[in-house]
Parts: sequence; structure tokens; C-alpha cells
Amino acid sequence: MNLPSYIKNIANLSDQTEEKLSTIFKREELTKGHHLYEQGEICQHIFYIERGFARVYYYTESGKEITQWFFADNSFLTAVDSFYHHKPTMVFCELLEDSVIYSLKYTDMETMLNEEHDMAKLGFHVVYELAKKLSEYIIGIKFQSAEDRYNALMKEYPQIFQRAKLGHIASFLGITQETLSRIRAGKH
Amino acid sequence: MNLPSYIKNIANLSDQTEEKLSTIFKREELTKGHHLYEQGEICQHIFYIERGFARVYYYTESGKEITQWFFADNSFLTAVDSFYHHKPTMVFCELLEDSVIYSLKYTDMETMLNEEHDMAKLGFHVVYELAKKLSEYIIGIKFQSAEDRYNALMKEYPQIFQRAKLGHIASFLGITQETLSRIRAGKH
DNA sequence: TTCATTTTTTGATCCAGATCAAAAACTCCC
DNA sequence: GGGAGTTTTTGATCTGGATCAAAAAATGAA
Repeated sequence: MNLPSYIKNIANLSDQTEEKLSTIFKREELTKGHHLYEQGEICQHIFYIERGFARVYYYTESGKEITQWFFADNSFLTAVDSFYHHKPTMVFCELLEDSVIYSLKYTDMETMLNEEHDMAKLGFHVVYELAKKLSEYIIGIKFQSAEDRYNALMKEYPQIFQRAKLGHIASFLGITQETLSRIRAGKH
Repeated sequence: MNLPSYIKNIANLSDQTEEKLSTIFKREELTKGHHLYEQGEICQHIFYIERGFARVYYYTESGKEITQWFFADNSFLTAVDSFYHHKPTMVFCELLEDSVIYSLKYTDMETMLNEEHDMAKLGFHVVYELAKKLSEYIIGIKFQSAEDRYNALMKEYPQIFQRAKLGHIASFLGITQETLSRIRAGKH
């Protein structure tokens, strides 16, 4: 779904806000492998995926690559640790498929947040939903077995194995690739 | 710090908003053991802790009690899964100390969010900070050993052992009480 | 101060899942 | 279609932290 339609579904913006918004969002078709942002950068944008698939990941001190989150069609994403406070982010965001991405510069968003009341409400809504997801994820990852988490992911998002590699999914679940492979094989 | 001062520190509200806000917040002194909300309720309030200490917890299917989060002085809290969408929450929130709590009814907040632009901006800010914390917590809990997480907690929040019980802290860290006890004893 | 209850520590055992290593199964390009 | 790289599976072994059980320490009420 394109961004204007998506926003219409979740919030009731004035014509003025809608128009402004449409002028500051940039729509791009980006290819698989493209990075929306990388570790060390200050993430200046908030992104919306019209169509595609993205993975956010980082490296541990010991050099292991960990998937923090996946984002599919119709989701907003940004480097939460960086965007709002202009600090270098710790994470990378790469596209796992050719994707259609809208991006909005922080400075433009800030301006709109200040100028348009309904934009501020929309911002609240979007961030609130993010917090809710994160909160649910935390409940899941603590004190659930690897297999429980796998089952939960499959239920919520069955196409994941068509769109991401096993290793990516494993580190998202907080387990090794080998363990995930075994769970999937039904052994264990 | 009381709520008006705290808010002044993080946002620049108009006199009008500030005044409105002060009329809809209720300030109470509540005793240790009091529950701000319980599982099954629809959480109707957002709370601010002027002074005190709260613990959010829930029960797993197998009946184990898990601490989801601690909140100390100068923090906002609510049942994220419930508040905004009026669904029964899965979690409990109890005070671990006598506390001074401000509470704001959802309906009042919604009204203000709609009426006052700078209130919407404040809401965005508060929720954004929450999302950032949750996001950082997730990075910590995956692929860090129990001891690493213990050390991180001690660094960030050394007083925790004076304010919460070992068992509460253990489930927050995602480990058993016995393991935490051993880590603390320096063995292992 | 004593006794009961709660909380923390210690000990012994066990297992889910990590790690290391290598084989198998895919990809995809020349 | 063959070979080089990539991704997934399988196998063997090891270990951090769980579980169960009980002792020790702290708390608190009478």
C-alpha cells in the first residue's frame, strides 16, 4: 500500500497536512542489498516500506552478526537509537528484496511535528505501536524455549522463510542457525 | 522531581497546556504493595512516579512470575498493551516502596492530545524514549551471558538490590534466582 | 529474645542449546 | 551441465544455566 493510503487508514489528517507530507516524502525503488543506513552513521531519515523487506542487524563485541528486527510491507522504520537524538547508530539496515521505500528527512519531520498538530498525533501513534511491538517481543524472548519462539514466529509470519535466510532468522530468535535447522526438521 | 518541573525539563509547553495538564493530573501518596493496575483490567491511566519504585510483572502459562520492567523516580509508565487500545492488560504493576504517583486518565489525555498541539509533541517524546529503552534492552538480552547482563544492570542501576528482591531482579534479567545468587557471589 | 516466615545461598544433577566440524543441498554464473 | 561459492543440514561433544532440594540468613511480629 502506498504511504498516503496507509496513513489515511491509521489517522485522519487535514488536507493541509496531507499535502505537506506528500511533498516532503521521497519515494524510491531500491534494489536488494541496498543499505538504508549503516553503523556509525547518524540516521537522518524515517522510512516507510510500500513494498519489500528489510532487516536490521548489528555486530556484537565478539563480532557475531545479530538480526534485531525484520520489517515487511507497510511498516515504518528508523534507527531509534540515532534518529531523534542525532547520535551515531549501532545498527545496519539492509534490504533483502527489491523494495519501494519512502523516506522522510528528520529536519522535515521535525518541522512538521512542530507546525502540524495532526502530524504530531500521527507521530505519537506510530511510535506507540512500535513500543507495543517491542514490548511484546520482550515477553516472548524471555523464558520461552527456542521451539516456542519458532512456533510463534511461524504463526505470526509464515512467509519469513521465503524472504530471509535461516541465519538471519536464527539470530532474530536468539538461537543459532544449527538449532533452528534442527527445530525446523522436527527433531529435537 | 514533581511532574510540572519534570515536564518543563523535557518539553516547552505553553502556559495554557501546562495549566490544563495540572488540572487533570491527580497526585497521590500510595503505599508499598499497592497495585497501579492488574492483569485483566483495562489500564485507564498513564502514571508518573515522582518518588518511589514500581515493578511490572506477569505470569507465564506455566505460572511462573516474570518481572518485565522496573520504574524508578521520574518515569512515566502504563500498560502499553492495554492503555491505547482499551484491551485488558496481561501484566501487573505493584509499588515496591511507598511512592508519590501522578495519574492521568486516558480520556483526559486523549482530549488534550487532540486539543493541544504541544501535548501531542510531549506524548511523542515520552513514547519515543520508551521505545528506545525497549530497543536497547532487546539488544542486551539476546546473546549476552547472564553475567554480562548482571554487570550491565549493576552499572546502569546500582541501587537496584536495595530496592527490589533478588527473585524480581533475576526474572528481569531472564535468569533464575539461584543463578543470580551465584553470579553475585562471584563464583561461576 | 524467640519463633515463624520470607528471602537468599549452596549443592548436586540434568538438559537445551551452543560450539566445532564436516557433509549435503542449493545458487548461479561461465 | 560443471564447478565454486553459499546456505542448510547433520553429527558429536560440551557447557551455562535450569531444576530440585535443603541449609543458612534475614526479616519481622508478638
